Amino acid sequence: MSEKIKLTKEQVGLIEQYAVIMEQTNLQPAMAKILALLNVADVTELSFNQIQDTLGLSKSGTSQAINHLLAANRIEYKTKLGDQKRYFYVPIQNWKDTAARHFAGIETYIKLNQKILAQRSHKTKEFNEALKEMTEFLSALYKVYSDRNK
Amino acid sequence: MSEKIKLTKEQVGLIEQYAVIMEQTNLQPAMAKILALLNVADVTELSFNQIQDTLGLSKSGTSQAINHLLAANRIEYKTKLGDQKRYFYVPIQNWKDTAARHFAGIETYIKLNQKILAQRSHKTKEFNEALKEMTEFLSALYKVYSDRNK
DNA sequence: TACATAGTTCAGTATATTGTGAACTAAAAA
DNA sequence: TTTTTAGTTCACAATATACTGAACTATGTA
Repeated sequence: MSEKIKLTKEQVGLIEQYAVIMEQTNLQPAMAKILALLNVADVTELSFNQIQDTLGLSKSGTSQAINHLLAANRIEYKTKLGDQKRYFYVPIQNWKDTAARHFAGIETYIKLNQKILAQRSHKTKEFNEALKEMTEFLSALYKVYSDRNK
Repeated sequence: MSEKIKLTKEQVGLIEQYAVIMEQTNLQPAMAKILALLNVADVTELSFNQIQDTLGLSKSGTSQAINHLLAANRIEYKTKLGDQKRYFYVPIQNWKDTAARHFAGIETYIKLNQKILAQRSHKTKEFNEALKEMTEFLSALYKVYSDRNK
């Protein structure tokens, strides 16, 4: 018996839009749809079967996508006593850790640009100034993040 | 005759690091190396042959990578009178346009999350609050960008 | 023990990516 | 006109990706 969960038309629309945005960040379609579902559905913890049936994916496709998402720390699961299923959810409460990883990448990029600037010939003035401005803008963004978390 | 350009050891190291960062943003290796070279080299405008020889790429690989970068607006080229070559460069002076496109994507994501929040059941209080906090953080970043550009 | 549940793993298919070398082409130079 | 320059295009190879269905497995239930 299908365990497809009920969704309003609005929710279906939001899931589709969310999935497209996720695909644009280089996530594969099945993973994108699972993340979208877990972000939009009112039931925030869904079983393997609920995910599979609601999204119309194959069993193995669901398994592989879930394992990729688990490996990438995009989802987690919990179990319930007296129930052998796993319930998958988006650990949205950890969004600050996710942000921290993003900003660590940005910091690396900022520092590399600073090293590049430090050794560039002063003959390419316009290039250097634009690179410096851009790096300073990134630093300003970084500051917004680090100020909020100090 | 090879038109390989001269690079210091430090520059070679910076190019390699830059290329790795670019590959992590889902750019293919050849494209990543070309962008890295054009960001680090003191000569900011390089010909097809200088790029190919300096990076040790095949002719067709160079052609395809350059055309991808041109199509993605990551590089541009200029010509010089009395010289049939094209000279490729990173239009770093346009970094604000690039930032604008990034933030347009972030804005779309923020608005979608606001729509999701607006229709979520109030029963998932913790989820909703975390999603709201995250969306507000993204809005704060967005504000840094839009304040600088108003 | 037998059966159901909750998945995992594997082989295969289809398609996309990332490159290579060789042949081709258009414009300019000799 | 012939040759050189500055690339482009194509056929091919190697590898990666994104799934499917079918068989398998581990744990719990009857």
